Amino acid sequence: MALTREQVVETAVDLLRRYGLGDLSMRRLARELGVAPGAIYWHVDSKQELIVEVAAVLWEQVPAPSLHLPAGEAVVGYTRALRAALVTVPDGADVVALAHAVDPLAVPALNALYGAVARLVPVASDGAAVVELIVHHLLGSVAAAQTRRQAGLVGRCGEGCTCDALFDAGLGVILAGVQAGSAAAWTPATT
Amino acid sequence: MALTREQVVETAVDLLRRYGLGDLSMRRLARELGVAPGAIYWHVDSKQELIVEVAAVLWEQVPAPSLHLPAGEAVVGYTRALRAALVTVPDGADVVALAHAVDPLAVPALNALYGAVARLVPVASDGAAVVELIVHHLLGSVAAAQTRRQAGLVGRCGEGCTCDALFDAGLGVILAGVQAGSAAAWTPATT
DNA sequence: GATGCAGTTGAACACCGTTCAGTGGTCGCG
DNA sequence: CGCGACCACTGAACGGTGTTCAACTGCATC
Repeated sequence: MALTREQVVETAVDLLRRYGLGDLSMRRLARELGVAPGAIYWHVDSKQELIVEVAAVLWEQVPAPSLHLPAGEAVVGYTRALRAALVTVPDGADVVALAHAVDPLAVPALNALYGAVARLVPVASDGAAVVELIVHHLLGSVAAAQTRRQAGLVGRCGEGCTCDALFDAGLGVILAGVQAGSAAAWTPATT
Repeated sequence: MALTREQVVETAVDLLRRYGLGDLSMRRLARELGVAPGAIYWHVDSKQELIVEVAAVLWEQVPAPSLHLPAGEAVVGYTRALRAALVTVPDGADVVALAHAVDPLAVPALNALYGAVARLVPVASDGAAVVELIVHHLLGSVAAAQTRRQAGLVGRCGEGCTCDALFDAGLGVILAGVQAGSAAAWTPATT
């Protein structure tokens, strides 16, 4: 049977899920597919492109927030869900950050997030800033959690660990800031 | 003359500054030092350790905020300075994030930031959350700026580009949130 | 002069992403 | 049926990577 692009991406996701980014090499992927390394390059231009595709799969596994939810709840719920989905896959933050770096536009999940934030912040430009802020916090938090889990001397970082609380607290600060007024509201005070 | 650990680190920083992380290989570094690759391993245990050291140099180049400054100004000024220092070195965000992942504690700059934030947020646990939030925003913003600069089709991202404005806006949201009250203040509203 | 050790070499190991000439196999067409 | 075209793949290679290690210098000390 001929290999499919989807098959390649799917297997890559599986490999990532089981062994992490370090073991997601073209050669390892080819071995897993029972194929020569070169074969993969017929379906995919480069490893970068593959990773973008893998990241897309990771994003897409969490559904967009319901529109008839209060805006604040939608943002918090969606962001938490995204985080929860990413922490479970090893090096999930790195993969997504890498893909985001290569092609920041092609991430539908961010549009969904933007939609929810837009209902919270009327001014469009501020909305972009808030989305960016949330994404940075999200990716940073996931990366921190994963580092702590694996390098933390088996200091498990499962349900209800400090990382989760820190993340929620940060998210709370962001929402409080948004509700407190436009982003431009804060100035170095009494200049 | 015998090689020094400092010499190795210094040259690594220089290499990073001039050519980026991609060209910071042990072999390239050895060539730059006029030495065989193996020699480096007498002064440094691994590349990871080297990168932690490099990151430390990058952090340390910006002085801690003055203590007799209003807390808000101190935080904003210091954070901006850190960002400014990091964006100028190629892949600066990656290096620092990598080092931060390997050894999150050994970063004196974060202690300085923590001190400034603590004067803003009385509750200690919230302070940690805010520092974490700020660091994530900082690193994410630098990474985004650098990506946009090099992959942005020569879309230069110099002084006063959109990235800077987005960063400041995000920082503004954070400070507004902090001033609006404790991080725990925000709840899903009318539960 | 002999001993010991800090510092370095050079070669090797096991990988990595990527390219490309060649090769089957399957399909449509005459 | 024969024959070309083309998709999908192989196998080998290229030029890198981090890391290890026995063997070798050159210098200080006894």
